[in-house]
Amino acid sequence: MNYSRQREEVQEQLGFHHDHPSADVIYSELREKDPTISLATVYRNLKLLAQNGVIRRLTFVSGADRFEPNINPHYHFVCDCCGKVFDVPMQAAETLDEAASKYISGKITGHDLVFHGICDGCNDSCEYSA
Amino acid sequence: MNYSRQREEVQEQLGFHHDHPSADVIYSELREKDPTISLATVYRNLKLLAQNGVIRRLTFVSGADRFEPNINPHYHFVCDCCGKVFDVPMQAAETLDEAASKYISGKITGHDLVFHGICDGCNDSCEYSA
DNA sequence: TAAAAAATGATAACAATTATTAATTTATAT
DNA sequence: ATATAAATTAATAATTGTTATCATTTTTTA
Repeated sequence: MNYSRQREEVQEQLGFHHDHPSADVIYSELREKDPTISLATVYRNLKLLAQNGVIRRLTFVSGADRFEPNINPHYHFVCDCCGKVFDVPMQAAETLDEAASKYISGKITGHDLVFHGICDGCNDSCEYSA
Repeated sequence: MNYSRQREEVQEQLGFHHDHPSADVIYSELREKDPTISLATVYRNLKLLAQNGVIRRLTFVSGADRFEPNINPHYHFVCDCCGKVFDVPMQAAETLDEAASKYISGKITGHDLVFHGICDGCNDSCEYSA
């Protein structure tokens, strides 16, 4: 990764935020300071920075949304290699909402817990890197 | 919500799955049984069924992916009204990965914990229903 | 300072999802 | 049972979010 002024701008602009903006928000804001920056450049650098662990992308799995028939509260395991999603039938940790409420100014209705890792099917033969 | 054969098919087809498919997977599978069903119908009914709590949509927030500058492990609070995302600076629950490992056949590398609810800004004036 | 590698801006292409609309199906009230 | 109203459908256009392409410019290397 070579230096680029635009990448630095993207990282700096994201750093101003405490509200987890989307790519187009960063783009709109940057256009005011740098009227020639391209939307593709913003997407490209957000992706690069996230892949290099400099920033973080928040998403459930990349690509399309998933659906499940089981509406009983339960947790999930996502394979970061193949993208498969598995149910985790462990006991829900009721105390988490209570513990979180100390840090949140708002009404908590519940939580989602997603474990990440590599599933048995993928094992160590993984080439994916979303 | 009136009865419809197609909606029943969508719900039944999702019920066969234990791997949390996307809309187009359900569509492809249904086309074999019902060659005239439309992709829009599948999307429409998955959305309706999820809104009515019959099935569940798995996503972080609807719409575009979000980004954050803070790469230190921490949790999040999502307002289901306005979609805003807040950091939750509570202590990470290390024991969760250990507890989950009993139920997962694969290598766990970590977890994401997302609290849901209504933020103070939205309070009870919420009209959103993704 | 010239050559090689990487990044950019502009835009086309692609992917995921929703909106539109005329026709059909389902429910309701005779 | 039957006419009417309401809901749903298939087909497809439109929208949104994101990535790919490519000629040009910038950064690094020699």
